Amino acid sequence: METVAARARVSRATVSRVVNGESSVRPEVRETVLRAIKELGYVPNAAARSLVTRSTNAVALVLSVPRQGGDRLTAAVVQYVTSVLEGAGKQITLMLADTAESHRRIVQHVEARLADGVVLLPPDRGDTLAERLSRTGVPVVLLGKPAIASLVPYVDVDNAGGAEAATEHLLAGGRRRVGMVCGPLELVAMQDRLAGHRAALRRAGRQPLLAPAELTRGSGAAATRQLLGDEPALDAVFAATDELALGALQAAREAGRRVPEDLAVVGFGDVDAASAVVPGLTTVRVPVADQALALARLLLSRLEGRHTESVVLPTRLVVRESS
Amino acid sequence: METVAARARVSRATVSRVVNGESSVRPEVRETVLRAIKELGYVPNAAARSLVTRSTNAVALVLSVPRQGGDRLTAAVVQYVTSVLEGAGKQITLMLADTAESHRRIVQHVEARLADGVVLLPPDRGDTLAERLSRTGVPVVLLGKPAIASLVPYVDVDNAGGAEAATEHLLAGGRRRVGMVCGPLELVAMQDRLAGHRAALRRAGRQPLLAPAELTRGSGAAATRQLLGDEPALDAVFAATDELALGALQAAREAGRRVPEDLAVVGFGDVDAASAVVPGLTTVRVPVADQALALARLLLSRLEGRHTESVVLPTRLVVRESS
DNA sequence: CTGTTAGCGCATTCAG
DNA sequence: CTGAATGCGCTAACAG
Repeated sequence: METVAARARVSRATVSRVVNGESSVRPEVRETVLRAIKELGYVPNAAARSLVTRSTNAVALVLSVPRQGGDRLTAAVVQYVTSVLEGAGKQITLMLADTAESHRRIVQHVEARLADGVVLLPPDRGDTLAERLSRTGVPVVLLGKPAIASLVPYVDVDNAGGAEAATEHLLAGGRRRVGMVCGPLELVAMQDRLAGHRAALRRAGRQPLLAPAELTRGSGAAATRQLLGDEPALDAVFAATDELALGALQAAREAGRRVPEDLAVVGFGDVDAASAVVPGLTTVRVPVADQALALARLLLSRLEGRHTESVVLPTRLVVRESS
Repeated sequence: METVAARARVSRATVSRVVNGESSVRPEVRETVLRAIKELGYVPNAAARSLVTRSTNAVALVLSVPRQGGDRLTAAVVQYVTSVLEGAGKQITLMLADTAESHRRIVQHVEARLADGVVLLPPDRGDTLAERLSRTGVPVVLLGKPAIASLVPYVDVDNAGGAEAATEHLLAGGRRRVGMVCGPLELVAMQDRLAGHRAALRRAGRQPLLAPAELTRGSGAAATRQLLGDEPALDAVFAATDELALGALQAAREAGRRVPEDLAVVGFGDVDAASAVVPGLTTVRVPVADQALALARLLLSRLEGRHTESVVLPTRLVVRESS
């Protein structure tokens, strides 16, 4: 900076003003300084700057692993959050929230004002990290509706609406006995999907028929077998995730039920495999990229002090051959 | 720090020594300082520290998108690199390398020593970012063997070996006419897979039979149709990726060829869908997590100044029903 | 082993 | 509108 100042025949203070885009510099002087900067390839020292400004122009992207959202969501978030926030001149610091120790480190990081904002992919099971961070006063945004109501804004997809649409689609197709393979209800997304399913059934005057499952294919198959055993007249299954639905397809095959003739199957998520299997899996598509983008924009809004509300993105039923 | 020093009745320098774990502090003094630190909740200011040490204790994780490796690999790298490097006390700065502008920013970032190391997921098509970064003198590690030989160490999987094993498996199963659906040969991984396939054929005294394809299911199907047309006696297809193999399965179905009776199909990657389709897809499993872990460790070694070689991880054939 | 001293590169008063 | 002076919080010699 000293060198730049000398070359432009001004003081360091003026260089600083130019670099920070203050308007109180005479245009011709500004030009001279800019030229000197370019010629010398000067690049400001971030450490020195944040030492004096007490702000790091950086945001923390906090990942909790593993997540049920899966790799697709993680990859999308990483990409879009970085893209949007870099575009706004922010630096992105990646942090992992897996252990209690890491939570301490994250809180400390934020308290030390090493981040002026946080994008938090919360763990699937309840956690208070979001609240703790939010209490430090820095803007925090969440991916996914938190289990306990909170003032922290979030981005989520319309799980209830998607489940409702899927169930209605089955009923509209003339299915009389619709079972549901549920995921673990500690997950808010699973609660919402169940609620949507119930709402659609209730409106049609039908009784729910549920089988719990873990989020694996094998567990989806087992739950489907159970439904099939409990209710021989079963002619449709709505599975809370595609992985579970793939298990349902497998169970149907093993039980000699034709899909979709004897048994319709609908999943949730539209993962790659959904379009690869035969028959193609009808499923609820989740707008992964939009979600990631919305998350980035939400934080940006908050950083700029704008008032911001949580975002819930619409889901869309993709009808294939399984229903 | 001043306050801590006062409370512990020592100088700031001593506090600094304790914080930085220097051994030249009398144990009892160290204790006192540590206690004062805890009581005051003191946390060192990273900006001030890196201002004077001229090192930020941070590494850059540079992502190029989109990548053929896919979301699974991206998610794994993000997770493991962060986990390992945070464990070593590093901060991770996420950067996107998509545009020429972003390349400039990354080089500048590294030249300004805002990162003491770089993990680079290079773009699939040739690029010189790795070389440019490496010339700045900071340790750089790559995911995937670069197209042009370089001194920059990388982590890759044994693409040639995997392809060779897949092809040998088909030949050992009595297949007489084995075609290959290739991906774009600008991708080094595709070159290697082709090379492995050729090596196995050569050893068996067979001629290659190739069909080029883009990395989509539809393109894999088209290429398979072409192979089927060119060579009616075709009884096996090795596809360079699982996505292509799924296309091959589709083409076989449409052509009325039974898999595996009439046509054996083998893929590469072992994506989720590979085990979900019927018949299950025989494929070459790629150790994604190991790759990510190796990448992180490789950078760590280089940061610690240890001599390091590139790493090539073994792949493994997973035999299912399609072959 | 510990304290003193001197900056690291920058933004920001306060004068001019 | 511009320059001179001051200190952000910390580490690194250097003495003691």
